[in-house]
Amino acid sequence: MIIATWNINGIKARIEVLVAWLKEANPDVVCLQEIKSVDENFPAGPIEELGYNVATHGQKGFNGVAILSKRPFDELTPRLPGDDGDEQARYLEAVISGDEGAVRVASIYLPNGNPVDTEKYPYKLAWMERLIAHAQNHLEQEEPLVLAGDYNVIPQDGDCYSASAWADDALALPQTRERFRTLMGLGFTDALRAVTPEEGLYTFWDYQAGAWQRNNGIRIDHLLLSPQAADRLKQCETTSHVRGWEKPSDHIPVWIDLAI
DNA sequence: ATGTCGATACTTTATCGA
Repeated sequence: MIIATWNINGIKARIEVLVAWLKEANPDVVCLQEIKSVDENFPAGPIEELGYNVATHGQKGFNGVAILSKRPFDELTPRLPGDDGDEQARYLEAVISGDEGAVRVASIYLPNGNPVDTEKYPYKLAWMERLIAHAQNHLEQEEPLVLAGDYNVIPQDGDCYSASAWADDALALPQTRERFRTLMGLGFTDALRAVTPEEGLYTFWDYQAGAWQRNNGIRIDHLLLSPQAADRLKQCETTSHVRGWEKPSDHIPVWIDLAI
């Protein structure tokens, strides 16, 4: 089962690129972030024509996540527990059955957190605490679990083109990395790091300052695997060529192949 | 590098978020 994650930066602006990539890669499950659309305006038609079920958890203008799946959804749960007053659409969870068992998949759009001297950074850190608590509860079930999405976290200096350029950014600050390490320490495997130690494998290049042409990228889109999912991992790849397409997202798809 | 996008609104050019 091919499971991908992709921050598409606006579904209405990206539907043609998304359809092109679905035809090329033929993934079974796709976790989308930053759909920037309410549910009723999500252009599901062209995706459904390719054989996908579509589940969305959107909001007006910003944020918003979705999951596409060729198999039906056994369960669908929007919202990250832990703060009933949080109105930002950043989390959608599904259970999907394959030929050899079921997998729980979450589409995660973790807060960016910049500028760090505003309320945005404590919101990010609190959101990460909620994710840690929720993930810990799921791990106790000892089931295949994939937490996929835009984490807005650069885990290590080797995951960005210039550590000094990102040192004071919400994506790389020590408090951010400390919470990411806490999450990983619960027992997760970073899928890409399970297949390669290679540095410079990026998932995001800014639109500004010729970042793509200069390969000034960062790795912030991750698929974290529970032990039961990691046991079934066959492959993980980034798809950097998609960043060179016409009218691209600033992020690229990252996918795993699980024996499920 | 004030460098670029996408969505929104008392819109046609600004703002915000990333």
